[in-house]
Parts: sequence; structure tokens; C-alpha cells
Amino acid sequence: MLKLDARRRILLRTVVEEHVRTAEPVGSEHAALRGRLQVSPATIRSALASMEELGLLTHPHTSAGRIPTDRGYRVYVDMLPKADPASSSARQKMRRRLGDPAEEPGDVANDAARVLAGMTGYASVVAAPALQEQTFSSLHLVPMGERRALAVIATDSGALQGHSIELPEGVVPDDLEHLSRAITQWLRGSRVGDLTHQRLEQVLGEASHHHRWLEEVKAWLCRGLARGVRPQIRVAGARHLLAEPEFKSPDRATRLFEVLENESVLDGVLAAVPEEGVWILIGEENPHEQLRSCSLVMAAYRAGDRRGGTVGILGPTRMRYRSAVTAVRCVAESLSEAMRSSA
Amino acid sequence: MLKLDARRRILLRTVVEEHVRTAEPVGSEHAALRGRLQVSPATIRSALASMEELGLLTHPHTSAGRIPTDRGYRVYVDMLPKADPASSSARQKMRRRLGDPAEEPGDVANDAARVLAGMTGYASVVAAPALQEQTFSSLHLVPMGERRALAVIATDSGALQGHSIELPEGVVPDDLEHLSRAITQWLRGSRVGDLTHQRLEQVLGEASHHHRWLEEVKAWLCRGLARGVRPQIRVAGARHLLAEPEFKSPDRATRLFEVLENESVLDGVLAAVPEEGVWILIGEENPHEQLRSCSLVMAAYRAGDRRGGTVGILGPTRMRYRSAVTAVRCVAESLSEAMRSSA
DNA sequence: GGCTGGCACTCCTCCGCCCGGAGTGCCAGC
DNA sequence: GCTGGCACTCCGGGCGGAGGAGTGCCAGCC
Repeated sequence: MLKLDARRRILLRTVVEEHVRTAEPVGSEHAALRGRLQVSPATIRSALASMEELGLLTHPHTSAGRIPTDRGYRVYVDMLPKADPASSSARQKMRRRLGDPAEEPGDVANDAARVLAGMTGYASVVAAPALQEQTFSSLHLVPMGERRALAVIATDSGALQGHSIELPEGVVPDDLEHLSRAITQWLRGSRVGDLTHQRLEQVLGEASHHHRWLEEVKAWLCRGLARGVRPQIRVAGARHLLAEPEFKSPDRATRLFEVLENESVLDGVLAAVPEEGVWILIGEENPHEQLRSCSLVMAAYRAGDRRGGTVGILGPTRMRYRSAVTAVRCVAESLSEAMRSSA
Repeated sequence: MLKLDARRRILLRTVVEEHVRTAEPVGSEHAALRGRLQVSPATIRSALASMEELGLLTHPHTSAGRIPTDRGYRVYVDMLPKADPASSSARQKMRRRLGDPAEEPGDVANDAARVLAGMTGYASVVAAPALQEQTFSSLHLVPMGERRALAVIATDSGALQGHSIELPEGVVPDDLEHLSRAITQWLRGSRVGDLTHQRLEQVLGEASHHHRWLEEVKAWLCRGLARGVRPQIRVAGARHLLAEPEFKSPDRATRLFEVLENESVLDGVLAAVPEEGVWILIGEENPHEQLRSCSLVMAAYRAGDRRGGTVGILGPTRMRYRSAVTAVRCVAESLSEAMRSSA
């Protein structure tokens, strides 16, 4: 663990915060002033130089001020006071801005993304609760046209997932209805992710020998639901990033936006966030090549008593981490609360 | 109607296509060469000057070549050969790239947006079929927790829409099921947009006097479904726009991305597209202020025998209109076909 | 009348240059 | 361990000139 004396800690904080504010390198004189350190710039310079040796700062060229390295940001972030959970008044205000998840379950992720982007001025990324983490509530087989049925799964948090299957001749609506009811009763309360092949075999086994097309339902239930379902990821406020000087070069911006349009990459990053606390990835810490020039501040939320999804902020490494952490924590907590009360 | 002689038509086409290709003003000599006109640059110059008087061309400064005005692009576009419908082989190839809408109804718009962006190298915008244009297929009231039910509507093209409602005491799952079945039977086959208050009053009237909570279902059915449901709009390939020189200035790009993140503006534009043909808006023609520096190429597609949604391309006014029109038409036709066969 | 080559003119863009300023590292002295 | 002084480095902006692309106009030609 890195040990910094008080002056260096103050200096690191000052350099980070000034650089974040102005996007310019911070000189020794300016740092002394802003850090309210009552020593001369020369003294500051030697301290800065030592922190450069530690890998916390660099300077872009000989006669420029200091800017933090990724490692510097990391140490800065770890030094931030562990904020207490968002005040309940803040959370209430937040909940009013998020739609009522009980009313329009699908839209909450959307709202959260929008609110988060608006609060922070960065891009936000929100993953809806993964279907397989939710609790199975019902299956409906709805006749569609002559030889097709729409199989609809509903979960206890109100998510819907449909899939159309072909029917053999001779299946009548009543068959579908009986079957829907039976399957619903058998499976209600299961975790969707637990609907493995064996489990379905047990439940549907006998019937599916008689009805060949049930195989298709079964296949869909485990393949489609276990993991094939596309992750629902919302991005909002991407436009804010264009204003940041680090993304003013078109190809940097392009690379960034490639990631933001790539759901599987985003899903990978968001899914790796632990259930508790705010998770931060700074520049080079990022597992994904294309995200190495940005930072992510993320937190998981809960849906009822299961893991829900993840909310996050994406911005330049030169990010206002403190407000990002506050916003992410507040939205995640509010979402958890909203989705607890509706379950 | 504007009359141009053959030479001027060739020149307009040449200037537009060269400018589109290079993003640079086109000089008289270059235009003569590229247009294979066997006259001297001086002659070309006088023709260009006359077209400038007509408002089809400008030049950025005295000693620069010509660039098209919005009006020039418009005349150019109107001159394009009315392409015949996409060849069936192209459409087949396309359909393979679009997921099977029968399988994952929700994802088709997503796929279409992605394909369109990939084909053209611009941003694509796809509106899913509006719920109210679809045909009601079934309603399910699924019990959720103690005092809530999830009301789910399914349409014949496989779209799902859920809404959670509160139940009074004493309603048991069997009530919900009977009611679901009854409502489904009463309403099956109606256009969702036709589920007006009166219509529901007729159907539910008697029952809803006995069951107060039915009012809530009814209110949702007409309010929520008639128009309150958020339009489903997918944007893909926005990153491509960052590479265009016209959007390299951050604030132009920002303004553009504001629109792309604003679903209601996009919905307004897409909903105004006529059912037949490819609809093009060039620069100043655009009703929305913020879209005045871009062009849109759009076409509606059909879902079964009703109006479906709209697909479109958004790019700079300096756009490869021909390939955009081809792509948009091809995707719209393939979508219409895919959604006909699945209905 | 329409087309042509010639010509003067305009204006942009690029390049090299220089200079001021900001900030550094080092050092001797307190 | 802190300080002021000092030499040094390097960036960024401003200036000016050269080069070049393209124009408009005009007199002459077919």
C-alpha cells in the first residue's frame, strides 16, 4: 500500500481536481495556491517530482504542469471519503424522477439512464435486470394465425419475453390454454435461470412425448431464456462526451461510440460489477481495449430480493469522480427501493 | 418546374457526386473531366455560374470550386432514376440478415437498424410498428404478489405491452383468469388504436360496475394504448457520423446527437413518412431546426396488412443519396415481406 | 451565338519563423 | 527541509510570404 504524507495527499487531490475542472496541466504555483499550502512553489515542485517518480503524475512535456496518471486517479479515488448512503430525501426526489416501475416495468431502465446522464453530464449505461435472475411468474401460449403460437413468459418483476413457435396440425386453442395453465403452475416461483433442460424434462417430460411441438417450447425455454436473450442495455447522454476535449478528435470519439453501440461489450463490463458498493474502473484498469481512455463508475441494484441490473456512468478518465459516485449510488439505491416495493 | 438542358443536368450530377465523394468544392476543370464533357473549362464556368444564379450551387469563397446548395441536392435527387424495387435475390439476402421476426418479434427493429447502418455507413433510425396500428390478440391478467396484477397485451405481430395494476381485496387468481379470457374473446381482432373508451365501455361496461378495479384496466387500455405508449425507436451507427467532416466540430456533432437521443423528435419525423415510396428530407426542408444540417432518407414498411413502422437513414446533406435510397427501400421491402409471412 | 484560350485577380492554405510565456529542474544559501 | 534565483525547455500563437487553385471577364474564332 502506498503511503503519502499529508502534503502529498493534498497535492494529489488538488492536481486531480484542478485538472478535472480545467482540463489543463496544473503548475506548481497554481497547485500551491489552490491547495492552500503555505510553502513556496519550489517546495511544491520537489513534492510533485517525487509523486511523478511514484507514478501518480506525469507532465506532457518538460515545461508543462502536472496531470494525474491513471494510477494517480486510482489513489485519489481510493482517498475519497466513503460517502454514506444517499439521504432518504435525495432518494425520494430521485424516485419521483424515475417512472413507477410498477406501472411501466420496461421503462425504468430508460428513465434511470436519462436521469443519470442528466445529473452527471456524462454518458450513462443501464442494464435492465437479467431475465434469468428473475422469478418465473407465468407462461402463456397465445394462438397467432393458423399454425403458430406466441409463447410469452412473464416474471414477477413484470418483464415480458415473447417467442413465436410453429405448431403441428391439430393443436387447438384449448390445448394451448390448458398447457399454459399447467406449465405456469408447475414452474411458478422458479428462478428463470434455473429452468434447465433437466428441470423442464421432469415437468414437461411426459406431455412432450405426446406433443412433439412441446420440444420447441422446451428448447426455447432453456436455450432462449438461460442466456440467449439479448441483454437490455440503455445508453443515454452519449452526446455529453463529445464536449469533452479528450474526445474532440474524431477517431477517438468514433472508437468510443463503437463501444457504446456494442451491447455485448457493455453487458460484459456491467455484469462483472459486484453486488455491493460502487465499482470504478479507471483508464488502463479497464479490461476492454477500447475503454482504456475512459473511466466507468458503476453500481448494481437489486430487483426484489434478487440481483437486478447495473447502472453506470462512462466518462473520460478526467472525470468528476465524486459526483459520479454520488449519482450512481443514489440511482442504484433508488432503483433497488422502487423495485423492492413493487414486488 | 425547373428546366435544365442536358449539359447542366450532367454538371449538376457531376458536382454533387464529386462533392459527395471528396467533401471538397468542385472546380470547373475537374467537373469537365469527370462529366466527360468535351468543352473547355471556360464554357463549364459559364454554365456553373448560371446554375449558381438558379440557386443550385454556391461557392464558399471567390476562388473556390462549386458545392451544391440544398436546392441543388433536391433537384439532383429528383433526377435520380426511379429505381425498380429491390431484386428478390437482394431481398432474400437481406432477410437472412434480419432475424426472423416470427422468432423474436421485438428484435427485428434492432436488426434492421444495425443492417441499415452497416450498409450505408450513416446513422439509421428505425421505428417499430406502432402498437395502436396492430391487431389485438389477447389480454392476460397475471397475479403478481398480493394485491397486484400484471396486465399483458399481445398483438398478432407478437408485440407485448405490460402494465401493472393494483387490485382490491378479494380478487382471486381465478377471477383474473376468467376475466382475461372474456376480454380476450371480446376484443380479439380489434385494431389496438380502436380500443376507445366507448368501445371498452360497451364490452366491459356491465362487469366494471361490479368490479371497481376494472376501471383501472379500462383506463390503461385506452389511455396507455391509444397513444401513451412510448414509441420504440432504435438508432444504430451514430458513430459513423462522427467521421463526416461536417460534424467534426464538437458543437455541431453535439446538436446532432441531441436529436438522435430525442425519441419524440425522431418519432415525429418518422411518423410523417407516407406509406408508399422513399421519402427524402434535405437540409433546410427539414421541419426540425436541429436537423437542418442533415438529410433523411426514409420509407415506411408494412406489418401484415396494416401500416408497420418506418426505417430511415440520417446523414449529412452531402450524402450518397443513391445508395441510401437503395438500402432504405430494400430494408423496408424485406421487413414488409418478413412481417407479412409471419402474420 | 456559342465556344475558346488568355489573363488578371482573389483568396485560401500551408509552411517556416520568431517570440513570449509558462513551468520546470537544479543549486546554493539559510 | 525550505527558499529564491536562474538557466533552460518547449508549447502555442501570430506574422508574412510563397504557392496554387479557381474564378470572372474579354477578345477572338468557328
